[in-house]
Amino acid sequence: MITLPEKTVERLCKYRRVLYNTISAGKQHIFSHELANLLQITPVQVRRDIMLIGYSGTLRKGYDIKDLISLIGNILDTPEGQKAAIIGLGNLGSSILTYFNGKRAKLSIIAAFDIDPQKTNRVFGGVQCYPVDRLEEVIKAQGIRLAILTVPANQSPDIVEVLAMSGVKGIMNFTPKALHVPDNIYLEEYDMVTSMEKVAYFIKQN
Amino acid sequence: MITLPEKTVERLCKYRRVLYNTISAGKQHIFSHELANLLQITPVQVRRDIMLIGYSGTLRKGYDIKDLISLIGNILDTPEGQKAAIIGLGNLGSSILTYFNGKRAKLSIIAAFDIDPQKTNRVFGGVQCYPVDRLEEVIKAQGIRLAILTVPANQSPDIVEVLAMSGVKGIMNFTPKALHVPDNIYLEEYDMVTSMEKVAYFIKQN
DNA sequence: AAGTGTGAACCTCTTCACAGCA
DNA sequence: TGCTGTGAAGAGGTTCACACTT
Repeated sequence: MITLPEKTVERLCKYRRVLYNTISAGKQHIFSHELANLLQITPVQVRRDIMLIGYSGTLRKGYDIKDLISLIGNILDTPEGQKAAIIGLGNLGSSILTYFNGKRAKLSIIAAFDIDPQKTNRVFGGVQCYPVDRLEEVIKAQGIRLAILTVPANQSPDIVEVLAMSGVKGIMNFTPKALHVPDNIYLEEYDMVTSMEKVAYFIKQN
Repeated sequence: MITLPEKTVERLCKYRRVLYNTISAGKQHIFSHELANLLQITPVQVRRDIMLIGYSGTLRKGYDIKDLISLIGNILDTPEGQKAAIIGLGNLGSSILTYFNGKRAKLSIIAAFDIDPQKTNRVFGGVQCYPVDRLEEVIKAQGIRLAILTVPANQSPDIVEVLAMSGVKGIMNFTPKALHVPDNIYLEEYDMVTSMEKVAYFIKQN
């Protein structure tokens, strides 16, 4: 499978989410304009995305929801599921942990790390918390490929280095500091302070 | 001032953040390539952004950091500061509240809302928590223009309607559900589950 | 008539390439 | 020589417009 555009991948996640709701409401087929309405986007966009993943609908009925869900699953998931770790179990870290886990069948946080000895060697939200100096060992042993960074900003560069050595392939950075990662690591910056400031800017003038 | 591209606004927030660090480290001028390094972007991008805000550097010294900070401040901030409210004080909501407040001088969360009577009429992280049915009243009285939505997904549509009536101009949506907002409201979707799935997709192969 | 599938135009953002300056 | 400022090209994403199908 050729790699899909980033924006299309994001929308596929969202399609799947609303398709689950739709199917449990008893519908079996859906038109592009219905799906578009649910996500507040245009029908053309929906059709283009579906074209990109090589699926075809039927004219009278639209798209078969079950087929679409399982096709999107093939694209987004791996059969065994993917494993993530969260590094930094402060306020934000632990609420992300509980918020996220259980939301996706094939993607879950299976390990947590912190420096605080009060937190390590305990279980939070069903997940074992290890001391940070065991990062490499645990990540390698468990085959973790995705790391969620919620440590204080000044600690992130060192940790990134260890993550890279440990075989992590993707990092979600909640730290308000631009990370320098090797080319072979996919980085997603998730900086809510910047996002808030952006919103604030765009609502400045009445 | 003509409205700036979205991506440029995001970077301006980040420029300002690192410029504060740079100036407290004793530097007074900075070259585009230095600023670019700090943010892991290209020098051309930095120069283009600075061009867009109508500032000019000098050839031998680069940009005057103080000037740049105050110019960015003029662009991003309002003199009085902007006020935000957070709606939903669950795990995620309260950690966002404490994480965010104090990070920016001209932008702060000054009110919180929840349905749970255990939480209302108390103070969290220095912020008063009101019952949701006082949304409109409080938002109007305090002149709040930005709302952060961290309620369970099924409650969001109703709340958006009230927010719109109350004069809110921008919404940050942490809810995993596409919101339908009127045209005059700026919406920022902040969906970490989708972002995680996206990262997971891009690290699938190899 | 009311859908889907898609080439082409369009828009936004980034990068190239280079003129100009101290 | 080593920087800034910027027109123009390029890349990525969205929308238009319309052919096609039942």
